[in-house]
Amino acid sequence: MRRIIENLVAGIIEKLQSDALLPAGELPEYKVERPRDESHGDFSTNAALVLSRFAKMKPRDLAEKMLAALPSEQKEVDSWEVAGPGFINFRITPQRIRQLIPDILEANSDYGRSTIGNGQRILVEFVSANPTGPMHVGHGRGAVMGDAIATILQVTGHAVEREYYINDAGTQIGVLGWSVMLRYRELFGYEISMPDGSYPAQYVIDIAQSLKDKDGERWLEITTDLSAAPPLEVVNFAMERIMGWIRHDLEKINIHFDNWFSERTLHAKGKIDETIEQLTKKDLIYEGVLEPPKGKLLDDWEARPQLLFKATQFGDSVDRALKKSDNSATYFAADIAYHFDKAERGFDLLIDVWGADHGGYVKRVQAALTALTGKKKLLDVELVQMVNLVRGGEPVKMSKRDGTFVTLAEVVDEVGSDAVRFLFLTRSGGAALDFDLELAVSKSNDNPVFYVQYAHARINAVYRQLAEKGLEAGLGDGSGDLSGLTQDSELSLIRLLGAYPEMLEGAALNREPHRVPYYLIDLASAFHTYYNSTRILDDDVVLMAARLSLISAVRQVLANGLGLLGVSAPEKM
RNA sequence: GCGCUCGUAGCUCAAUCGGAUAGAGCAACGGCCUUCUAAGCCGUAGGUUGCAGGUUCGAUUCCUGCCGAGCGCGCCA
Repeated sequence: MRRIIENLVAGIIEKLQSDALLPAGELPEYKVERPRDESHGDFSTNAALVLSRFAKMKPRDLAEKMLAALPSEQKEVDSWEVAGPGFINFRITPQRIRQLIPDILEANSDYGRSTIGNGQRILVEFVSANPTGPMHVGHGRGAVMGDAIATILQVTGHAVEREYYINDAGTQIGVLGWSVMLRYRELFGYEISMPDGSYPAQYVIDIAQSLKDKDGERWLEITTDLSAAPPLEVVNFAMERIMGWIRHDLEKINIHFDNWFSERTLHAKGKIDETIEQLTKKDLIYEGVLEPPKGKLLDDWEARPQLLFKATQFGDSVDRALKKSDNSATYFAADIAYHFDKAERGFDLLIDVWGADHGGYVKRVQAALTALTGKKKLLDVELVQMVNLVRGGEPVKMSKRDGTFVTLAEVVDEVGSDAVRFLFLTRSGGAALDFDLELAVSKSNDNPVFYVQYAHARINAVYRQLAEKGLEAGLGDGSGDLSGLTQDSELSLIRLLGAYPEMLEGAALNREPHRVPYYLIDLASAFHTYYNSTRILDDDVVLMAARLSLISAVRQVLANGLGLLGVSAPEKM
C-alpha cells in the first residue's frame, strides 16, 4: 500500500527535476512512512524537508511546489496537504482501503509475504547450547529469538537455513565424561569427590544410572586419573543423552533445525589447521606474548609465547590466541574454522544469535572472517540479553553448578509453549527480560498472549453464532459490497491490517522479532475496541456481510502473525 | 582501566534505519454485561526520555563527556 504513495512522490520529484526546480542526478534519501498520528493522514513524506536545501527553497515552499506538480486527478488518493515544518500528508480513498479486505482474504496465509529478500541466502545459527547439560531458560530465549528471526526472513523472501553448532569437542566434554564416570562409581558404593568445575547435578547421576543399567560394571576398572581423557564411549553416551534432551526440548517449543553441525567434524577434516594455514599465507599469524589482561586478576598468569592472530588489524582490541599451551586448538580457532566453513558454503549472510555474555567475542570472529573472506559484513551477531526467572516477583535462583537451575523444559511444562514463545519475543533482544512464571499463566491483560489469542477466538465465536442462526457460512468472504464500512473504527482497523506487510519488512530488516507481537497486541486491541462498539451480526445483511469480511481479515492477519511466532491461534478459549 | 548492551510514567516495556503533540499494559480512581466470549471495552490521572553539551529545519534516536546498571576482558566454551 505504501507503494502507491512512494510511486506518487517519486513521480513528483522526477517532474521537478525535469523542470529544473531540483538538480538532476542523485538526491538524498527521503522517506514515505505512516505517521504515528492518524490525523496526519495515511502516509507522509519528509521529501520536502530533506530536499529543501537542494531546491534552495524553504521546506514548506518546496512542498507547495511538489503538490502543484501532482496531477489533480487521483484514483487512489483522496487528499494531500502540507503540514508542520514541510511534511506532505496523503490520504488514501476509503474505497482503496476497503479493497484491502478482499486482498487479504484472497492472499490468505500468504498475506504479509514479500520478496524484498530477493532470495538472499542466509544461515541463521542459534541455540548451539553445549551438550553438557539440559537447556536453561536463557537458551530458550535465544532459541525462540533465532527461530523467529529465521521465520521473518523467510516470509520476506530470504532463503534461510537454521543451524545448530554442537560443541562436541573440547575440555568441557571431557569434564562431562569424568563427571559421569565419578557418579557411576558412586552408584557402586565407592567414595567420590566431585572436583571443582565438574558437573555434579542430578542429571549427571541419571546418566550414570543409565550407563550402569546398560553396561553394568564394565567401566569400573577404568582409572580415575582425571588428567587422562575419559573413555570416548562414555563421553558419547552422555553427550547423546543430553543432545536427546535438547532436541526434545526444542521440539516442545516447536523449533526445528535444518542442520546440526558437529565441531568434531572440523577437527576430523583438518579444517582448523587449514584455516590457520590460510591466515598464515595472508601473513596474519605470528608467535607472540600478550599483555596480562587489565582489571581482572589472574593468579596463574605468566608471560608465554603463543600462536596469535592479528585481530587488531581488523578492529579488535588485542590479538587472539589460536593454540593452547598443549598445542591443541583454542575454541576460537575452531570457531573461525566453523564460520569459514559457513562462508564457503556460499551464504550471502551469516546471522548468529548469541547470549550477551559472549558479546566480547563478536569482534574477533568478525575480524577473522573478514580476514579470510575479504567480506566486511558477512557475519551479523545478534546478542540476546539474559533472562531472570521470577515467580510472583521473587527471583528464582539459577546455577548450573549447584544443580538448582530451572530448565527450559520445566518452564514449558509449567506455562506452555505459547506463553514461552510469545513472552520471550515481546521484548527487544537488547533488553534483559524478567520472565514471571505466575504472569505467564495469568489470564489478565498483563499477559499479552491471552489477549491476542482471545481476539482470534472471539472472531471465531462470532462465526459460530452465525452458524447457530442458520445463516449462510459464506458471508464474509470479502466478495460482497463493503461500502457500508464507514466508521472510523472500521477504517482504522483496515489501515492497521494494511500495515502488516510493512511491519514485517521492518522486523526483517532490523532483525527485530519483537515488532511482531507488539503489532499483534495493537491489532487485537483495535479489534476488541471495534467489537465492543459495533455489532457484527446486524439485521442489515449486506452490512453484516461487510463486517464479517472485515473481522475475517483481522482473523487472518492474527493467525498469520501468531503462526510466524510459532504461537497457536485457538478457535475457542 | 578497556569493550559491549542498556537507562523512557510508581512497575514492566514500546516508539517505524533523525520526524510532527513520546505511547501501551499493570497498579490507582470512575463507568459499561436481558444482545455476537467481560480472558473484553470506555474514561481520569500519571513524563525535564539518567545529567551536561554538540550536530540540524527537527534528537528518546546520531556524536562527545560525565553518572548509574548488567555482561565480558590470555591457554574456558
